[in-house]
Amino acid sequence: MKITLKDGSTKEYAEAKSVIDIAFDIAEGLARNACAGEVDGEVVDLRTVIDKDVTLNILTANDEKGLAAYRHTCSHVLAEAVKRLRPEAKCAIGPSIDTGFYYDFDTEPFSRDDLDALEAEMKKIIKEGAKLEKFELPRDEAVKFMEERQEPYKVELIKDLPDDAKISFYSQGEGFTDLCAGPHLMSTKSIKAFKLISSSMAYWRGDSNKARLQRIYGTAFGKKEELTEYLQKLEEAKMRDHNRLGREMKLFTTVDVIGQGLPLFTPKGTKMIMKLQRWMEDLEDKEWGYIRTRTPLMAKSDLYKISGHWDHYMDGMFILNKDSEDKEVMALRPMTCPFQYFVYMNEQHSYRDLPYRMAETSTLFRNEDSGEMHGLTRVRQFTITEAHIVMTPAQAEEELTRCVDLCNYVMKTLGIDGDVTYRLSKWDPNNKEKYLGDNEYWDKTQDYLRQVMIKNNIKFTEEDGEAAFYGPKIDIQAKNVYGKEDTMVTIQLDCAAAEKFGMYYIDEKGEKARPWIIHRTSMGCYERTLAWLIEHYAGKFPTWLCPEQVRVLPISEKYEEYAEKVKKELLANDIDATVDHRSEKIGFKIREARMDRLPYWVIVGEQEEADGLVSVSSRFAGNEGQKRIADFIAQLTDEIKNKTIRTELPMEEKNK
RNA sequence: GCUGCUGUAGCACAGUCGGUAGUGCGUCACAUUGGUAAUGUGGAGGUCACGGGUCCGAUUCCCGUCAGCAGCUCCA
Repeated sequence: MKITLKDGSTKEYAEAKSVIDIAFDIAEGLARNACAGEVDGEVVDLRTVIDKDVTLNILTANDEKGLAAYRHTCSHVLAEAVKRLRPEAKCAIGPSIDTGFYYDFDTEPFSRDDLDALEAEMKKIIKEGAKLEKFELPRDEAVKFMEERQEPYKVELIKDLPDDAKISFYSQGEGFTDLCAGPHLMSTKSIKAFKLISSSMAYWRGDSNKARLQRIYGTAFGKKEELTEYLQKLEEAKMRDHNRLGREMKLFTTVDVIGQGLPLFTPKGTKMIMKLQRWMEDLEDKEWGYIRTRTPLMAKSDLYKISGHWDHYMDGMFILNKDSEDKEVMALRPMTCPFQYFVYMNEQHSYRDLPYRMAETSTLFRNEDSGEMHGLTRVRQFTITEAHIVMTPAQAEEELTRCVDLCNYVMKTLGIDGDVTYRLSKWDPNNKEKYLGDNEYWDKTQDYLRQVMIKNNIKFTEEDGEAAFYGPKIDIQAKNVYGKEDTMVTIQLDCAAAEKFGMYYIDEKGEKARPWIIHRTSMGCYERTLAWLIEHYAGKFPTWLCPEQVRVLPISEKYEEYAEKVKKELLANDIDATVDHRSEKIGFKIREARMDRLPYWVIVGEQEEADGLVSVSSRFAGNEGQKRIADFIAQLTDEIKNKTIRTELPMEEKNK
């Protein structure tokens, strides 16, 4: 048969050959690094015998797919190590993941010391270099095989497979055999660099009613340097973590007696949020045609009964007077929708008034489970740039496009447009009772959003079960420093709310008609966006966002008066400036200004005072030289107004 | 909500095998009046998260609560 290789060259063999043999035939080095094969685009085990004409690609740890096999083997080694140190532990599952691999065990929790011991054991196993062998059993024999080994989770997995399935296993030496579809390395010896990262609890099959298992996370790479680099990146990610950095930079704090998920914004964090908020409100009102509302933060339960939240979202709401005999039951609002609907209904609207775009800087309350809160990204009270657009069905496409455009503009201005991905969030057709509306409604609205994204050339993924209970969403997702994804912005189409609330407009014929509604955010939630900005910029924000934009550093007390004068002039020009009055040496003050991640600091002394100058330094360019105050103000005003994102020069350049 | 870990000064951390606590940075005072990444000296600051229990005595041991972290689950 003829084997076509990746580079287009071909090899002919008279008899069937395995992938690994072909790899050896091509190059010994390649064979040693081989992790799997890709035959006609399908990833297969190295032991797979090829007996017909195919295209073959030998995968190594440098390929994403090859790396998965490599890491998967690593998870088997981990499992063997666990079985050696804790023979009573029961194995569940152990796949490879984006960042490495994990394996779940039914056993006592693992401490860091346990992980270290396991790492040592794994190294031993790797050194022993057992060959991985593959074999298959019919289903009932496979069940028996795992029953004998007292692995109930494996038995359950096998029983879920079809009756006629051939069940494949991999064994490594005498010690360990696992149910596994593969592919795998030929020998444990090929594992060069791995590390056990952490352990935690996980439920069997992700179900909180089922057994609690102990999960060990690890990672592995083809080369030691890659592992070192990855671990370093992980350390750097920790340094950017908004939950650590935001507190350190005094942007927010939390207090035990105030409660979980209720961050307090300190003066600096508040300043940043206000800068964002003023920008967004002006942008929406002046340039994108929104009108602003201000509606109550709570309402009687009756409102949520109409909206459907009472039935679909009760657990997520803070309910007031719940057990009271004589007081009305109220709830803090988890969204603004119905409040704005009533603003719309306050007067009769013609089709000529539409689209009617209502925006609100809206504070919401959601009763998240206690374990869900995290820093600024999952909180119980937050404020979003919310809007509801009431429109005729014919206007929907243009309005949805405008919403996407606005978000893109906002992301771009913040400098984080490269961090986001789009998702079409659909209902879960297997869980219909969680949603309002029927198949037809969901098919129609989902396809509508899909078409809008396709028409606007937006790349997106589709996911079931991520919709709002009343309609599908276009979600703009972003990953945090650890790779965990959050929704930043959401755009939702709702063709059902108007009916429920009795909203209408008068159409061209003078008849009442049902509008469609878009629920959307533009920048999303301020708390989450701030978290994202902290991580994206590692605390070194664009100047316009900085809570302290310029610090004036007098050389000595003699120049304090002049320093104050400079500060006042900056403040008068809407530049956030302070003076460092401490009787410290100038070098010390500069160091602190740098460590506080200031964009600009100016030094004032005898020379500057005499000529009305400031000596400007920035974290972007280092020493920028002496400038007239007015020129410096003009430069900064321009930078702030245009929301310029200056890039930082490397250290050597700055010191020139 | 679940599992595990954690909680000592503003911050980073020591420490007490049960006898009410230290270091560094910061802060404050004084001296110093300086030119682009750390001037010196001295002082203040803690009911050791909170509430119970055991004990002559608890920050330390035990239980509970609250909060933080990791993960699971959840996320309109």
